[in-house]
Amino acid sequence: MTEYRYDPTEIEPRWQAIWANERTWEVSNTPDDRESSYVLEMLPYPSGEPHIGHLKVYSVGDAVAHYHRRIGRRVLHPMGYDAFGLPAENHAIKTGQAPAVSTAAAIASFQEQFRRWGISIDWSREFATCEPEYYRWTQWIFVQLFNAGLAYKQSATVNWDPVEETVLANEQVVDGRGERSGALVEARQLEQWFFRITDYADRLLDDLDTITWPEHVKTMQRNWIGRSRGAQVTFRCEALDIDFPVFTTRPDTLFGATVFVLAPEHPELERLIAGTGHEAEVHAYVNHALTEGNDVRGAADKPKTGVFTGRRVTNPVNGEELPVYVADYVLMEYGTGAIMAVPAHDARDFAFAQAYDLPIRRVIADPEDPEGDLPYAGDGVLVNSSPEFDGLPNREALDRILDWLAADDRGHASVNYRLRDWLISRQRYWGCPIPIVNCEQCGMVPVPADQLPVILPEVEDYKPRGRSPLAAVEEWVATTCPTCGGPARRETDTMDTFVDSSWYFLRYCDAGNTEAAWSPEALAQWMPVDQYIGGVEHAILHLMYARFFTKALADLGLLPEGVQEPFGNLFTQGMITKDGAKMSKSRGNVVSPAAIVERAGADTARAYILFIGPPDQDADWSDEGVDGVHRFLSRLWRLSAQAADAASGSGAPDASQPLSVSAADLELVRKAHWAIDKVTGDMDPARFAFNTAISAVMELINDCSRAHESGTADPAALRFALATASSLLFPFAPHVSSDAYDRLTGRRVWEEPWPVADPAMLARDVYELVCQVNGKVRDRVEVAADAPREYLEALARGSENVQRFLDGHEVVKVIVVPGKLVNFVVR
RNA sequence: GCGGGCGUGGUGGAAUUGGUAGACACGCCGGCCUUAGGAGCCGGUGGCCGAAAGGCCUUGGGGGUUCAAGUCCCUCCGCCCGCACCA
Repeated sequence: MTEYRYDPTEIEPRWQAIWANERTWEVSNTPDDRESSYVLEMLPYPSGEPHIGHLKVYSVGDAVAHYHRRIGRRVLHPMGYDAFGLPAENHAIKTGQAPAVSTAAAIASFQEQFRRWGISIDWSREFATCEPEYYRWTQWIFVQLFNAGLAYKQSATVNWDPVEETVLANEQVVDGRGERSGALVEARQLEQWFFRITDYADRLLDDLDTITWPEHVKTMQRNWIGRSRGAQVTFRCEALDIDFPVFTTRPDTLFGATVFVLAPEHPELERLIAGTGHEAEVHAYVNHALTEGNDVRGAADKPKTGVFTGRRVTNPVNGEELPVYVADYVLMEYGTGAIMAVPAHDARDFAFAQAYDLPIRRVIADPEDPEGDLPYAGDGVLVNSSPEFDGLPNREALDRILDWLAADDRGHASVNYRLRDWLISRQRYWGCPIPIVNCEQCGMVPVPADQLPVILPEVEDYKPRGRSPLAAVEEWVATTCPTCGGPARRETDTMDTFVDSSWYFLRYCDAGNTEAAWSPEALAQWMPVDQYIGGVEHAILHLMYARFFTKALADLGLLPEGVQEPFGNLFTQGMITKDGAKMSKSRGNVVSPAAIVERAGADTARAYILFIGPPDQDADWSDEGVDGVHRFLSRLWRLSAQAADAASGSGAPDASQPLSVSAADLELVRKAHWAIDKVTGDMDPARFAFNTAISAVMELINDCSRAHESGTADPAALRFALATASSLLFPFAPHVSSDAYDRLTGRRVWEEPWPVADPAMLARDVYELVCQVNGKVRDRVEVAADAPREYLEALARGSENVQRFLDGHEVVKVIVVPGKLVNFVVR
């Protein structure tokens, strides 16, 4: 018995050594007759050692990569590290250890784990984004964007994270708090670097229809971009000669505007209130509004407050003079920072009008209920507007009013977005330096390509002090202008790490290129990524930034023709929890992949994580479940080893060419073909049902086990079934599958084509016919597959138990579904 | 509030096109083997009634469509995720 003990500690390193020595998973950029396939998991941020989420994402990705290879594709499956970032830098502040040192240690730990897991990676293309050989090209791309006007520096109200001491992009602020630090962000007026992602809002939105992504991810991106179609209409303050454009999605309600409201931050506010006698009151209100945190001010259920400015503006549709208020429910960052308030048809304006006793005028009547409660936000017919428009359906009136306004320049159709430009500068050390120098003579000058990279200098003090630590490195900051040669100073901010990861998938295609970021030929081989896999937490951040980069680079002519999207298919995997909760050190419920691999082996860990449930769903880790999968792999290996040894010396017939005679042997071979069919279907990208694929192999192994125990099974049939099981399991548990397959056949399973089910073996000549009376199952009888309908009905009617339920009743209808069932409907 | 998803045994889950609910696994119970162990093998396991044959009930609650509903429709409840004073 001990002779056949499954020992992953012996098996796994042995096969890993073969793959490493032979560089089995490396792939060249030279095309051959195979279809190419680019399978990519989101690159890891190297910190400490890999956690259970990494084990899951790479187990899924590796299964896909192996399957693609086995069905005859040439597969690119690379690995790299998103190595710039705050955790390493914060670690440096705490311990003094340089980020480069701690990051290198983490990368080494990740590399070792990935090798122990047996992930099929093309290591020849590996890189870390913090290496000058990589960030040289990050800087080069920045310069291309700068030259194209897509990168710009501007003073703006930005999110300042007081804990991390840096500004953040809008995408990195969640519920008013810094995504990483959890600190309430503060609004600050600062000069910062932006990427003009808003130029791409329409394409980012519309091209979602061209990619195969989970619907909820597309929905999140649509919400984030937040396109609203409407109109810009100009209200005028005649007294001061100031125009106030407003954005509205409802120009059909213009005649219902009874108030005009400005955001507290509105730039024209001071001019507006000067000399009105309301200055003190307005100042008090604005000061209060501006000191309130975003989370307090942004609360939707907060009572409406505001204050009258003492001024009026003219409604362009009817010349009415509307009182101008300041209210904090109007946001400066959306639209124009000013609104026309239509209390009758907007819940917020209604609440405001009620609070300050302002007029409310119905201009849309619900045809079902013309005198119904206000506010009414639905469609209807225009009333109380103007003879020209009254009586029209509001959607039609909307277009007519718009044309009428546009005719004499009082307004025009307009589109508004929630999306803001991407703020990419950070006042932190451990990131890619922005390759710009500021020259007194020439202004902002991008560093020429032949002077890149701008190397990140080493520093003594990593602590940010409201500015980048780089600003303290005087000998680095002081430089000469690339254009005029005069004295100049470097930009001291670094880039958001999301910039690094917005193009890494391009670099893998040509990772060794020292002359360019990539060659167009290399990209043409692989892009776009066929299957991208990662966590849904990047639904907006990374996944939208990468799409923006791809489109911008395509517009610059830097990508192959037709590449507009980076990731054709996206799969988002669910989280692994423990005891129903997210794993965390503070909860003490962390399952370490290294420990589980140590204890049970990589194959068990990988197969378990795929068997636990559908990979897109969250799943709870169970040590008992791991044991179950380990037992299954043990049985597969033991049966294979025994079957192989029994065959050695007996001429070893080819296990893939079974010659079986008995009915039981035929059933086993049929089961193997059934498993081929089942697993193949489960591997389809529309399903990714690895859990049921593995359970199908379990069923096959259970049958093999019974055949083995019976002692009468044909050895060739058994070896065929076992070799098939190993072959099918290879994408999920590569080491044990390789070992078992090698013992059974003497061949390397990864070099074998994916098995194909024989239709003749799938077709059954008999099946179990379900006999129902009034939809309830009363019997099951075996019947020939080709039996005609009349025979099926007669057979079912002949069943004793069916008879019991037919007796004394009138059969009013008989449903016969060949291959399935017969149903008698009785009264 | 808006948008999306989910709800099946003691547990994770399966049921791909409306056609046998509970595959596979965990756990539990019983047995075999081994004088030990987180080893191996066999059998049982949704609930209720029954010695058995078999019957009744069962996919969050209620209603509907259908010969037939976990699956489709309506409605209510609960949970999760995203967005949210976005004009």
